[in-house]
Amino acid sequence: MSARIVDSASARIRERGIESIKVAELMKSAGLTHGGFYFHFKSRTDLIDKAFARAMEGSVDQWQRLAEMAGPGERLQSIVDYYLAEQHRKDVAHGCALPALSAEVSRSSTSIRRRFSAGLEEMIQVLSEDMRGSSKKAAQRQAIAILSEMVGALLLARAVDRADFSAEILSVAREAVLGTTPRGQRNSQGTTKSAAEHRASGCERCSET
Amino acid sequence: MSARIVDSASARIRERGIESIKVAELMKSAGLTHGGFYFHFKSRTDLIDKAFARAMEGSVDQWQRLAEMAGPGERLQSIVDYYLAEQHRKDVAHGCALPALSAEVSRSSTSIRRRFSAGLEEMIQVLSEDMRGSSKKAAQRQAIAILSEMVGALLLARAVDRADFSAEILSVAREAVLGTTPRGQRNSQGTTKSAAEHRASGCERCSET
DNA sequence: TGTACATCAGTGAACGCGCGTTCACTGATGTAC
DNA sequence: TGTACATCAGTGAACGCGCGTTCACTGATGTAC
Repeated sequence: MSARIVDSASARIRERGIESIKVAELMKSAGLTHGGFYFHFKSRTDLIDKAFARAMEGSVDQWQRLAEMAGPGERLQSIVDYYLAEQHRKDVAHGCALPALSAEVSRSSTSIRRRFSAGLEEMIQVLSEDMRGSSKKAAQRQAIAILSEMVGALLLARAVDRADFSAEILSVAREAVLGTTPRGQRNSQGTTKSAAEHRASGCERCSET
Repeated sequence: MSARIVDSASARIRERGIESIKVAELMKSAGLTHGGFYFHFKSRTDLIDKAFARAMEGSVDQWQRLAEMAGPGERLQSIVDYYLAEQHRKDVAHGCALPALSAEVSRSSTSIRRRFSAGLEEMIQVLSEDMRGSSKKAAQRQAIAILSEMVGALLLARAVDRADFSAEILSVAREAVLGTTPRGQRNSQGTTKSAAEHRASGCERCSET
C-alpha cells in the first residue's frame, strides 16, 4: 500500500510539480483517509523525497531497458525513438523526470539534488557506452550534448501551445541527435509511419490540442 | 510603483517558480502593505500573467540586444557566450525564462502558453537570421535545435549538485552549438580567459557551491 | 482450544497556520467654481 | 484666493478556506500461555 502511494505521488509530481502533492487528496486517490498517512510516512517532505527517488529510478530504469533491448550500436536510436515521441510528450506523468522536474530540483533540498545528479550520471553512462568517441571522456561529453538536446526539446515541445509547433521541435531534435535525416523519408524501424509518427514529423496540416 | 511590483514578481517567478508568488510578501518587499495590492491588480492571477509577460519580454529583449550588438554572422557566438555562462547559470532571477519556467508553463493557462510560444518564436527568428541554411525553413530548424540544446544544458547545469558537473555540461553545450572547439584552446573573444570562463570550461580542480 | 493482550492499518474530528481577498478608513493631491 | 469635493494610493484589521499535522479511537489479525 505504501508503495502504491509512492507510485501515485511520483506520477503526480511529474505531471503537476512537486508542490502539487496534497496529503488528503493523495490518500483519497489511494482509497484511504488522510489520517493514516502518518502511519506510512514521517511527513509530507518524507513522502516527496521517496516519490522523487521513485521518479528518478523509473526514468533511469526505462533508459536502461531501452538500451538493453537494442543491440550495441542501436541504443541511441532506441532511446531517441522513445524519448522524442508524441507519446512521451503527452504522458508527462509516466515520462522522464528530467524535463518535468529539473527546474524544481534546482531549488530543492540537497538530498533531492544529489539523487537527481546520480540519476543523470547513470543516464549519461548508458548513453556514452554507445558512442564511438576517441576516449571515454569524449564519449561522455557526446552523451551530455545529446541528453541536453533531448531534454530541452521535450521541455519546449510540452510548453508550446500548438501541436504542430510541438511536433516540429521534436522532429528537429530527432534529426539533430541522429544525424541528418530528411523528413518524411525514413523512420526508425524502417517500417511505414504510424499516424503518431506522421504527426510527430511536423506535418502542418495536422493540428490538434 | 505598479511596474516595480511586476518587475520584482517577474524575477521572483524565475527564481522560485510561479506559485511562489505571495501577495503580502511581494508587497512588503516593495515597501507597502498587502491591502493596497488590489488597487494595482485585479487578482493574484492577474499579477502572475503580467509578471510572466514581463519575464518573457525581458528574455526576448536580451536575446535581441545581444544579436544587434554583434554583427551578422556573429550573433550565435554572442548569444552563446551569454547564455551558456556560469553567470547566467547562477542568476536565474534575471536570466532567460525558458529553462526557468517551461515546465510550469506546460501546466499553465492558455494565455500564458500563448505568450510563451510567441516569445519562443521570436527567439527562433532572431537566431535563424544568422544561420546559413539552404532555406528559411532549414535555418529555423537549425535555430530550434540550437535553442533546445542551450535550454536543456542550462536546465541540467542548474539542477545538478556539483559545480564541476554544471561547468562540464555548459562547456559541452557550447562546444556542441558552436562546432568542435577543443577545450582550453580558444575562447569566444580571442582574448585570455577570465576566471569565470576558466571555471566554466570545466576545470575539475576548481569546485565551488 | 480458548482467553488475554499486542500490533497493524487504518478512521475521522479537530487544531493551527498561511494566505488570498475584502473592506472601512485615511491623508495627500488635483479640479471646479 | 479660498472652499468643497473627487480621486489616488495607500493602511491594517478581519474573514474564510485549504491544508499539514495530531490524536483518540477502532476492528482485524497475530502471538503467548
